[in-house]
Amino acid sequence: MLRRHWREAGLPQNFQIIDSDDQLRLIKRLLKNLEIDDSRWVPKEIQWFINGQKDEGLRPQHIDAEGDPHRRQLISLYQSYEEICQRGGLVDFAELLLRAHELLRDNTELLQHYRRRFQHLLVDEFQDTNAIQYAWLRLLAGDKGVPFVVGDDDQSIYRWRGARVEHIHQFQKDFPGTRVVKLEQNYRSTETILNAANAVIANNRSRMGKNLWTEGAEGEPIRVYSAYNERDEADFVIGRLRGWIEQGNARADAAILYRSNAQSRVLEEGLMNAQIPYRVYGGLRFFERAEIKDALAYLRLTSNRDDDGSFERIVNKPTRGIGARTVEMMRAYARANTCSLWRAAGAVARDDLNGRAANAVNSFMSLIERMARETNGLDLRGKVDHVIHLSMLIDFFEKDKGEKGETRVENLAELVSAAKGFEPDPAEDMSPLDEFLSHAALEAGEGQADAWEDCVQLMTMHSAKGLEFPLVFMCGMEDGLFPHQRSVADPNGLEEERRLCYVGITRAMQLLYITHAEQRRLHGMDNYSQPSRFIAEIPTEHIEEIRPRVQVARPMRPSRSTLRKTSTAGAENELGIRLGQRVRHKKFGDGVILNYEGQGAHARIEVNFETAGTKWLVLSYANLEMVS
DNA sequence: TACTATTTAATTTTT
DNA sequence: TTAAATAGTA
Repeated sequence: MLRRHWREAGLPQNFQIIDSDDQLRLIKRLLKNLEIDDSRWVPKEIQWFINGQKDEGLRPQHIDAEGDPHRRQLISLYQSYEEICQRGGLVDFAELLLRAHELLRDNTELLQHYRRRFQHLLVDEFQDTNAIQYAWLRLLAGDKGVPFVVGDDDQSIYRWRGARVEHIHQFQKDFPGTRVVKLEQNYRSTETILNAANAVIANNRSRMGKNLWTEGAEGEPIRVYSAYNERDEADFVIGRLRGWIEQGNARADAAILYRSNAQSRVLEEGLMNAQIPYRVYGGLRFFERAEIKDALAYLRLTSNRDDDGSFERIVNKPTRGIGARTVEMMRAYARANTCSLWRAAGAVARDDLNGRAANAVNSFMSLIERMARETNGLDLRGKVDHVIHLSMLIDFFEKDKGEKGETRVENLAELVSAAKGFEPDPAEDMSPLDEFLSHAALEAGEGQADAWEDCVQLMTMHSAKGLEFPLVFMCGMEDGLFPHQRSVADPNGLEEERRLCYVGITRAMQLLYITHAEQRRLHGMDNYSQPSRFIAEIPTEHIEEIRPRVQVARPMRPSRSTLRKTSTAGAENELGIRLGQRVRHKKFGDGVILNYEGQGAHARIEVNFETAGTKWLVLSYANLEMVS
């Protein structure tokens, strides 16, 4: 829409869409320009703030600082960020929605046009709409239109991204005469799985309420496995997967779900060893890869010399003798003369730099000019190919030792073939190159070739929403990991985690395994945690606990007392502290020792309390009682 | 300036 | 653990 109505939207015709990585860089650059300390004003937080405000449909002038100086600064940064984007013709993802909303809101004719054009509106996953999307819907529907929305309040897992379940209630007020149809009969999962899901979600207070049922079979119980550590967990999962495959089932019908992406590594290693093909969802998309963005930055510069983001990205990649010092001079010049870095580079090389540096800058500039000249007249594929070669990026990445460099080079080759396959839309009034570049930020660019090979599916529970699998493993079901430590303190956060758990459980059609590990290495540190509280929320009649195999170098899953003694969790140290040791604090209750540091009177220990969360305590004051 | 050593900090994600 | 940012050195 913005491409079509760029004029009305107040954008330059060739505006560029930036992804969140570009956005973060831009914010960092902004902070540097304004000489703001980025340790006090964390770029990520600013990004979070800006996107959050945009998701609410708010421009800087709409936001009240509420007399809070910190907030005032954030608003002012938002304002500056906006100015830079507007000047550079840059549009971030949140801006796409906000801009399009304003476009409709402020152009009666356009709005009428689209209202006539779309008489029926269907919204899926309605619980995930944010304020701006909802405003969009209302605008487009007008007084007469009655949209049809489908959603499940129990599957609202994107509150942190601005989604508001409340829209489900709001909808009924805004569109009088709404008919609500509850869909409670389920055709996907066994009765056991549904009962478990119902029981877990019933612990949430804020919900519309529904109870899933099925005419189908009761199915098998949910299997819960207590692993010794994450390795053991992976081994277990892989063992069961093997059985599943040997029974003639498709690998693609099995999914391994986890809370956070970092958990995939151990599982991947295991699958690799077992030679079971798998596919990991999420992670970097093709056009988000550094090498691809580098190549695109070269292309962008040939198309638009004033693209500062691209300029900074590649001015010294591969290294060509233009270091931080020189770039800093360019930035200063650009700031003083409100011009682009490209213009600044020319001026600085002429006036301020010594021979060597000036040389380097000049040869960089003539390289870009040469690229533009020599690719003039080539087709898109030819352009991309030629620019990649002239840029020397391939040689640069080939020096990266190991597999990493290889994949990068392969990806660059892949970019050329993507350009070859790219079909420009004749309706778009721009050059094929510009069109290709502007698509890049939006395109997922899957490596679709082997996407349909029969693989086991690995993904986070978030990305599993909307999918279903006959066999599902939910891994890492431990308090602190799932529910995540950062959510447990806040009841709303905990409820969202629970909804996520509900989503996970209901992905399973026939078989569901839940695994947790007593010991897990996270960020290079050993952690000890209790099974997720969500497991305890599943009625025991639906659960079958699986005992560890006897051969494993551990006794049968022991009772709480023997468990800690047999665990190899670090020998006792000089303080009489053992990682994994259970302790009792008179205020915080029971917990487990995670870590310690220091000596004698200064020694501190980190304890994960069951109810009070993780805390650092000074050992000599804490008065901890050891619990065996 | 380029390379190497050290420090820091790490949910969830779709455009 | 690991990737990235930063500080230190040749």
